[in-house]
Amino acid sequence: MDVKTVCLGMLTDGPASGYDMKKCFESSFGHFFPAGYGSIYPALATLARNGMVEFEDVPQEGKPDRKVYSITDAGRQELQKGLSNPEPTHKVRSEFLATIWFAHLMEDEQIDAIVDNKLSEIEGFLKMIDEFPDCDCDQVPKGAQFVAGFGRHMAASFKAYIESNRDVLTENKPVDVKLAIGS
Amino acid sequence: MDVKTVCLGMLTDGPASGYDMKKCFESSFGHFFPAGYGSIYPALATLARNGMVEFEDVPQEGKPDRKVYSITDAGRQELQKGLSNPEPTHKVRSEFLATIWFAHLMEDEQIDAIVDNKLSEIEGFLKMIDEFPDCDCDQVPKGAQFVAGFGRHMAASFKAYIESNRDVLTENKPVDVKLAIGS
DNA sequence: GATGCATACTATCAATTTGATATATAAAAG
DNA sequence: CTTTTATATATCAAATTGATAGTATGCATC
Repeated sequence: MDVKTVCLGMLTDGPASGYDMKKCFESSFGHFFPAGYGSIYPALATLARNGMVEFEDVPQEGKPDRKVYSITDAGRQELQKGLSNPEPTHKVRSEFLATIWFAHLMEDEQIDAIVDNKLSEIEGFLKMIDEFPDCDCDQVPKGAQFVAGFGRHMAASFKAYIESNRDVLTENKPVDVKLAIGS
Repeated sequence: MDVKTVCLGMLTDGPASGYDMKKCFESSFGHFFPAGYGSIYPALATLARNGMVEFEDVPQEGKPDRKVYSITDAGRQELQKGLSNPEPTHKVRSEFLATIWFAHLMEDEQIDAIVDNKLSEIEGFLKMIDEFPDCDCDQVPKGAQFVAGFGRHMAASFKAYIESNRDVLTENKPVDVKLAIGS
């Protein structure tokens, strides 16, 4: 599963341009599967070359032309192939944790700044998804509901762990094992 | 912060070869900052070219030679620079969530298989870190303790969410908002 | 006694992704 | 009047991924 597969998936909702897809990555997808122009445009070019998508040039007044992509039947088959892996990965790449690992090489002030910044970032994220509420809940596909709930849950969990254990990094406390192990 | 910085950090613990570092990435670091030979060896080559590390060829009997790297003073400074970013990232790239997002395009059996596999993967991870217990807790640096506890906590949280909400994907239930929002 | 696999080391390569930048127009904000 | 934001395309160097290659020893399996 790569960006190509996700683009195909997005196109099952209807035709879209690369720019549209970028916005979709920014708003929802990007939180668990980020992608920028540098991967979206090459992905679309490859998909078009292989007949998985078709595109139409749509001129606009006062705005640049749009290249609007649609999924083909071959594309739908390819998408099924992309979704058929029974062991999809789930990877974290965290400069935050890598930095904190080396806390013993850092000043307490540095550590506190990093932790504070990360906490407010998470709080911002939680606020954002709670302001954008379960509006038209019946229209949203079950998978999207599940994933959105997952994001909310994990962010809250992230916040709780940091708040309970940040003392370990600057004072001399051991980690709160109960919280670490508990559900 | 990239693989180079992490390699420098590892070398503050003492000299090591690329192979040693790969094992370190596999056992602990890789859970939050993965790297393979394809990034480790180029990173070490660049660091050596720039005088951040030195290496010695160590012949061995019955085994291939080792290239043992040590950090230099310039390397220690570079490491401090690498750790000085007050807003380090924390990114998720999840084929799992991307696949689940498209659950409405899939068969229930496919979804169940994916969820079952992911659950047993997490259970294996939790078992692993709990068998490898808080042994020499005073010797382990505070940052490593914090990060290990974080991994345990997030894995448990991941598991709890999936178990409480997997029904959403194959039956017609809404997500359990209380669990999603709660601590 | 051969065949395959695990461990110990090095290293490279094509494909993909990242993060930034280039180009161009128009409206809105300051 | 200048900067920023939005609409849209696209490319590029650098980094990373995941696989593979090469070389040597030991250990088990057939």
